[in-house]
Formats: sequence, structure tokens, C-alpha cells
Amino acid sequence: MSLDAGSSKALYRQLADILRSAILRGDYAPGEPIPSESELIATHAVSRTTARQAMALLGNEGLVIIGHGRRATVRPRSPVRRLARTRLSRAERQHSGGTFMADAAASNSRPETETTIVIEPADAETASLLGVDEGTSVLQRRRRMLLDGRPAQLATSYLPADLARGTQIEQRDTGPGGIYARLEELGHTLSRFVEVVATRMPLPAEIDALQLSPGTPVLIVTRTAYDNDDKPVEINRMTIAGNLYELAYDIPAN
Amino acid sequence: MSLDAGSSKALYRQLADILRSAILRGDYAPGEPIPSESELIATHAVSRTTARQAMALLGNEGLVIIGHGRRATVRPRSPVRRLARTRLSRAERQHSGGTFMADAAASNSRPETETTIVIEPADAETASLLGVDEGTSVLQRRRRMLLDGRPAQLATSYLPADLARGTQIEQRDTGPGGIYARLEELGHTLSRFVEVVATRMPLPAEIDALQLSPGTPVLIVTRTAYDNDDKPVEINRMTIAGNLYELAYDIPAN
DNA sequence: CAGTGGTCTAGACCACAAG
DNA sequence: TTGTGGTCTAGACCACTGC
Repeated sequence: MSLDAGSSKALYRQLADILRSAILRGDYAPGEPIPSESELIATHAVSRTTARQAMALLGNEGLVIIGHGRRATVRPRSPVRRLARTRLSRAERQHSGGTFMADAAASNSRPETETTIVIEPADAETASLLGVDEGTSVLQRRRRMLLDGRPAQLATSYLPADLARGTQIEQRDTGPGGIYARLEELGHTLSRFVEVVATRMPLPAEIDALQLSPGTPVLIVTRTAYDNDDKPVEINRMTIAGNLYELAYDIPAN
Repeated sequence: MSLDAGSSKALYRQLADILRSAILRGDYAPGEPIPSESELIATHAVSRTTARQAMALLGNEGLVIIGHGRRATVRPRSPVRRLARTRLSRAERQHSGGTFMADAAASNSRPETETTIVIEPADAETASLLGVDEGTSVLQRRRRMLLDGRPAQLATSYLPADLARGTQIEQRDTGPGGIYARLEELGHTLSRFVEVVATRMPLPAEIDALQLSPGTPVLIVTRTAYDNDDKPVEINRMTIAGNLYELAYDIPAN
């Protein structure tokens, strides 16, 4: 409960340990303030730097929210929304405005989408995923989705420009059922999706766009849609706030 | 390229921006050293604290690896292993020592597993997932898996103790096909799995067990195995180093 | 041994939040 | 206005790495 100056463990780490234990034990409830810097300085006889190092450590662990001018608080467990990937079934896709809209409807939230559409040559990675040559013209639909006014995820779709030319896929509003419905109308009947899930810390632009607080990682989901010839027809790269979402996958046992 | 003391942006953030851009641009290759604190101090006329704040920021973003006594280096992109969840098919399960072994075999690595087996009363969350009453005796198989001597993931299986009593599931070595094969032999034919994927920053114990460097989030996968009556028979909670793994899911388009 | 990063202190001034 | 956290400085001593 008190600091040991002789310990090989740094003072600020010991201090962080004390606070972390207290938080995990529930001494400070989610949303409640933890001791201020001044209090830590007084209680544990350390310098301000040491107190701040301890706080910063907990902030980067995602345990506390530190904000200018207000006391640091225990990070509330945000209500986690579950994104069920079964929503990719054809039936689900068709009577909704795409997977995001389906998820929004399921969670009783007001969805908004900002869309930017550009055509650019494919970089090496995108080209490889889409099965086209590097430099091939690719249509990018960059979207920022919000739920109830709060940023939820970033998503960019990539399709060969040839394939989308002159179709509603080039429009802001892709119509009922979204891109996938349009693709099937074009004769690209979809056979399966592959989603690859990874995680990393967000870049500053992503922190900004998703309004993330320190210590919040993002989920990076790369979805590839394959047609009946097992040819990739669309790539969707998603960046999802790790504190707000979890992904659920259903896997048959055979 | 140079710092602006009048800017509203903190000096250390400006400095971090400069370094980050240089790294992302490729000026410093992965694994290569970035400027030392002394160099930053000399080049940009800042105090050591400011230089260190900038470095720490990049460290927490996972862009650089900072180590005592050695120069900070650009974080090398670890070879990412893909964990294909199709490996959960019955055919795959049966001729391997479980999903971890299957993945290891697929990646030509030498797998090791440390296993601890305990029986404990279920906490509220586990009870709810397993569909049993809180406090019911639950068998826990805690495993730490290593590939080529390096920690790869932590996994704990939870099964109702009644169900596992007297079976090989209570042993360290669960035999060919692992737990799932034993469950099916016991009459619990598996119908499906649900995997829920989330991410967060690791706790100190996890950092230690997985040898994670700062700025590395973990993937938290909770897998539930259901039998033919759609009753959960096993829960598997996995903690996976986010810099080493990605998960691949195959989703039929229907 | 020299160079690098790790920890810690004391003190200063600023910016934001809330009463 | 008061208290809180944000930024920055100068300086000191320590511990690890690698020549």
C-alpha cells in the first residue's frame, strides 16, 4: 500500500500498481474520479513528474481517462456493440441498406454516413487482394459512419473501376441492399466473404476521425467478397474503435 | 521540418509528428535506429523531457521499440501469422492435436504448451456463457502456448466440471483431436462455434506472459462450442499478441 | 569506458473546467 | 477564482548495452 524507495521497481510503477489494483478491485467505480496529482504527491511523497508518470501509464493501459482541467476518471466500460457477421447472409443484405445499416437498426441507433468517392490506381497491397495489376484503376468508396452522432467506424471499399463504371456503385447512395446487391445484379453472384481481423494502435488521423482516447486500440477488418468464380470483386477495409465494438462469427462444426 | 514554439501544438507533439512522418515515409527502415535523445535535443533545441515525451508517444503508438541502453528502433513488422478459423472443421480437428497444433503445423513452427488445470466455482460471466448457475464447479484448462520458444497466446478453456469428470479432459494431454474430440466421444456432438473478437490493451500480467512491448494491443477471442441441442459445452477465452497474429474467417454468402 | 535510455526532483507558466 | 491537468526547463544520478 506504500511505496518502497529501495525497490528495484520504479516509484511511478509502484504507484501505478497501487492505483491499478484499487481500480480493478472496484475501489473506484467506472466513471468515478481517482486521486488527483496533488493528492498523489501529498499521499505518497513523490514529485509531480512521478505522479504524472504513474497516471500516464494507466492512461495508456486504457484504464483511466485523463482530461485537461478535470480529474482523471476510471474509464467507464462503454456499452459494447456486437457486430454479428451473420448479417452478411443474402437475406439480411437484401432488406437493409448494407451491413452497417443492419447493425444500426439492430441496435436502435440513428446511423449517418459520410461518403467520399475517388478513383485511384491500386497500390501493391490492394492490387494483390483484388487480384488485379498494380496501378489498375480502382474505385474507392471511403465512408465514415456515425451512430447517434458519434463516430463508429471508418470503412473504405475498393472495386475495380471497370466493374463499377456507369453503375449505382459510383453514386453516394448505392440503393437498397448496398454494393453487394448491385454487384449481384451485375451478374457477380457472391459466393463467400473472407474477413481478416487484426489490431493495432491507431494513427493520429484515426484517433481524430474516431475520437479515440489514449490507450484505445482499433480493430482492422479486411473483408474480401468473392464471386461464384472465386474471384475477388470487392475489398472493404474497416477501422473500428476497439472500445465500442466486438465482432461475432458463427462457425459451423461440420 | 522544424519546430514552431508559437504553435498551439505542443513541442513534443510536433517533434513526434516529424519523426512519425519520417518513419511512415520510410526514411528510417524497420529495425533501424531513429535519432537518439541527445541528437533530438541538439537538432531541435528542446529539453530532454520534451525529446523523451515525443519518443514515448511514438512508443505507445507502437511505431518504435524503445529499450534501455540501446537506441530506439523502428518497430519491425513482425511476420504476421494468420489463424484460419476454418481449422475448426471436424475433419481438421480430428487429425491434429487441436486448433493450436494445427496452426503450428501449418506455419512450420515448433509448438509448446504449458497447461495448468484447476476446478473453481464459475463467476457470473463464465456461468452466463456456459449456461450454468453462478458458483457451479467449472474445470479450467489454462494454457500458455509458445511457438519456437516465443509466447504466442494464452487460452483458458472452461467446461462444467460434471461433464469432464473422469475423462481425459481432466488430463494434461487430452489426446488426439483434443477436447473437442473427447466431447464428441462423450456424446456431445458439436454443431457450431461462436467466436467473439475484441481488442484492448494488455494488463501487466499479460504483457509479462506474452512478452509484449509497449503499444501492443491484444486480441481477446471468446469461443463458445455448442452441441446439437445448441447448449454451450465449452468456453475458450484466448488472449493473443496483436502484433503477431491475425484471424481469418470464412463467411458463406448464402 | 562511452553512449544510451530510465528515473526522479524542483520549479515555472499555461490552458481548461467548474463553481 | 480555484483546482486540475498540460507543457517545458535544467539538472542529477542510475542502469543497461556494446565497444
